[in-house]
Amino acid sequence: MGAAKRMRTNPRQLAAEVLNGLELSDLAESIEIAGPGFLNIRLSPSFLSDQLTDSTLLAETKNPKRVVVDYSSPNLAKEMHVGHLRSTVIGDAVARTLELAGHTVIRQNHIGDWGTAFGRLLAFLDDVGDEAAQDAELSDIEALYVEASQKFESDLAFANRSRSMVLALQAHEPTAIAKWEHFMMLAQQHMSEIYSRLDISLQPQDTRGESAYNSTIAPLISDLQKRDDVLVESEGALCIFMPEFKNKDGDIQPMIVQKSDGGYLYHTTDLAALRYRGETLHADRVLYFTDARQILHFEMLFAASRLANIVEPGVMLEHHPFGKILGNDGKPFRTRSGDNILLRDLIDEAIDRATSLIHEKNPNLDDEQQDEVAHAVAVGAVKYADLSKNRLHDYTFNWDEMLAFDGNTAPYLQYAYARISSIFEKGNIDMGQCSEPPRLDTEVERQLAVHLLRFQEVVEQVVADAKPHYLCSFLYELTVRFMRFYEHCPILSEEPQIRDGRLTLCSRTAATLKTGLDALGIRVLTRM
RNA sequence: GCGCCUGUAGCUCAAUGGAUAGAGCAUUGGCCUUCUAAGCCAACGGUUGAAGGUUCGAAUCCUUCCAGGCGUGCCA
Repeated sequence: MGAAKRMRTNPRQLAAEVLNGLELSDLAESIEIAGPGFLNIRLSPSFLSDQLTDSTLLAETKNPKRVVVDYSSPNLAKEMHVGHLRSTVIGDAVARTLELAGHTVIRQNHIGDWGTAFGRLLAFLDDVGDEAAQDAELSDIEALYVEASQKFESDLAFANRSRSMVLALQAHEPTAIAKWEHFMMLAQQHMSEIYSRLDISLQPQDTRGESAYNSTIAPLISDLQKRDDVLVESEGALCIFMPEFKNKDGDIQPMIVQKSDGGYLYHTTDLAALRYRGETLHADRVLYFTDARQILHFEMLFAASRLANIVEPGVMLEHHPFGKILGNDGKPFRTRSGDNILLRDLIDEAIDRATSLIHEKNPNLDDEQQDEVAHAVAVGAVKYADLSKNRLHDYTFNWDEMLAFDGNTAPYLQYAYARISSIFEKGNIDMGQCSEPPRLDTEVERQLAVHLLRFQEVVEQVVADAKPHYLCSFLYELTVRFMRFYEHCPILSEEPQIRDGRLTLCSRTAATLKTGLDALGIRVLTRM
């Protein structure tokens, strides 16, 4: 119909012409024109069956790219909290999906590990004594920072020590750097623990924080200054003026690269990081996952990098923003006292809730199985609740809905996988050995088969748009179709040919569910 | 003020300019001596915030308005 629009003809008439020219008798059972000009092609059972006999779920891309994915990127003056959840979960799912599709993914955890907050923290660690600093637990980070901030407000001498600590860091003064490194080790341990519990694929070597660009900023600014049309001094600060960005007074809004006191801003570090990603990492695409408040920041960053040729023109720069997490009251999701919800507390609560639900639903699991199921269900539920929604919108965090185990939730998909596993276990059959062509005699089998063949296109859509909810919708719909099939078609009790064909359908469904959930960073379970 | 985003069933969410706007939850009613009932089947539920416009066709694109959120020079 798009073609009809361009050709300025009647879509139904064009459909008829196309239909006359089509020769699809080897794969289609029937073709008919419907509605305003759709061609409905009903694939023949033999074609579908042939497609499913091959166990390849999807073909890798013919055009592999080097893709830098910048996500999670917490500010580590604070313990990780719910504000870091969406970037971490969505970015990880997209990174995994890109890899699944055959692209080379370079994860970049652009953590906040530099700047004024660290001056406060390190000065505070000095005050509490080296021993206490050495012994500090990961969970102390938040408390230390809160105390340090309070002291910064109330204690002038401490505030001055904090500022001189920042200077000492920037000058790479050895004792200051040693303290900073010790602190960063704690922070990395903290991140690694959270990532591990959440099944996030980020590794310590993916961490490349703001501090990593400290030494490249001065050369960057110097290079920019060689082009007199880019950097302009204004009110003591070095700025890039781009006429498309206006401030509240209608004047051009500058992108400040160097503050009037000589300090650098997030714009500056991001420019240096972008240069590194182009020149050193040789990225074809750079993806950023941050909340929607940073839209303007990234528009300016990308525009400036084009203006100053920070990256090659062919490199695709993409900011993929997301909305807020809201509580049931429609306000930002926080504790009752108004604090950020820490991720370790969120994970603990998810596992507690999942454990009690599992205990109620299936008391026959032993303790070890129960723990495994509880973890997979809890983490899967939290991640899927986020991933299954269009990331551009705010979304409402609701424990009961994400752990309800019915509807479009992770546990529903995991349950389907467990049911399939159970069939193979009961029949003592190897899931990987199914090759009998399914007969697809019933409509529910047909519907399942047709859907399985769409996996490829859905993965490509996620790769193109960085929206994992496309994949969630696909997997949910796949599961619904499988559940119908499961309820309506007996398998193990059937005669061998029908039984084995249906086992092939089960096997392909299980493999697709596992591959798809893997791409989302969610575990499957053989029993639950 | 200007810019960006959002507004879809009671609730949580889908819908690549296409067919009668779809799911789940909730509510109501069915289905377990047979592969896990954490399931399946069915009913109920809509002026897509409002009004115009473009189009063969609009939740989707354009204009105006309403409501909410965010951003808007030295935080990130």
